[in-house]
Amino acid sequence: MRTLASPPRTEQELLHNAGQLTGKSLLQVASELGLQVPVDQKRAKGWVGEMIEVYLGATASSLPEPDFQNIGVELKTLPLNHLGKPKETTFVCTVSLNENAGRTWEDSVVRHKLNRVLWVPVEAGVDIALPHRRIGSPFIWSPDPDQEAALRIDWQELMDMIAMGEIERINSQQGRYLQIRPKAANASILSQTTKENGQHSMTLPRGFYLRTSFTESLLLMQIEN
DNA sequence: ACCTGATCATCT
DNA sequence: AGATGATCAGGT
Repeated sequence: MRTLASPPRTEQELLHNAGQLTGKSLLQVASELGLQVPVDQKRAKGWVGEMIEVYLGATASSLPEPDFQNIGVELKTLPLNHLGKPKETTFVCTVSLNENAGRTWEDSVVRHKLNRVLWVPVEAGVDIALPHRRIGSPFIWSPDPDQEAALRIDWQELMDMIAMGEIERINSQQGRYLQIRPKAANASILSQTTKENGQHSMTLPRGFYLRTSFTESLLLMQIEN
């Protein structure tokens, strides 16, 4: 999908544009953009996110950059189940498996990605057909000091293990809010890891994901304010 | 090859 | 209903 809308010049403009999505169905938005709604998401897993990027004029699709480069905002859709709670974890970024010496939380990709996020809640219960799913109220978020501290602890624990060459010992149950899980086209894909001592080995590519308990807390904080 | 956008499929 | 490992499509 190519971008049609012009990129927002300010965060305020972005938030205003995103607000126009509130209450609309995916079919409505697709129609406005002249797009077809896929029959299902089995072969279109990123479709909702990509369509909203188009609607909002995101500029960095497929690039390792914030979606709205000029204003430093990352866009994330947040799929909600029939109870209004996050249905899936949220992918943050690929886990760097080598050249991690001296890398700190402060200059980590995770922190940069999550520094400023536009969350767009979208109905995702399987009981609602894709075209009829509605978009909720988008909101902009930055980690508060408690959230950032918690994420930093998770990140540090996981990256320490990777630096020690213990990637194979990491499982998805580690990390209070941030977990590491596979992120690959299939389970036979391999990418290179480098340990502290410079030794190499091959392993399945992994990604950082935010647990649903974390994104649920963002929704709850949003309702309070 | 590896990033982006994520959800699917299965098990508990 | 939630969690986890596996997977799909498109761009650079």
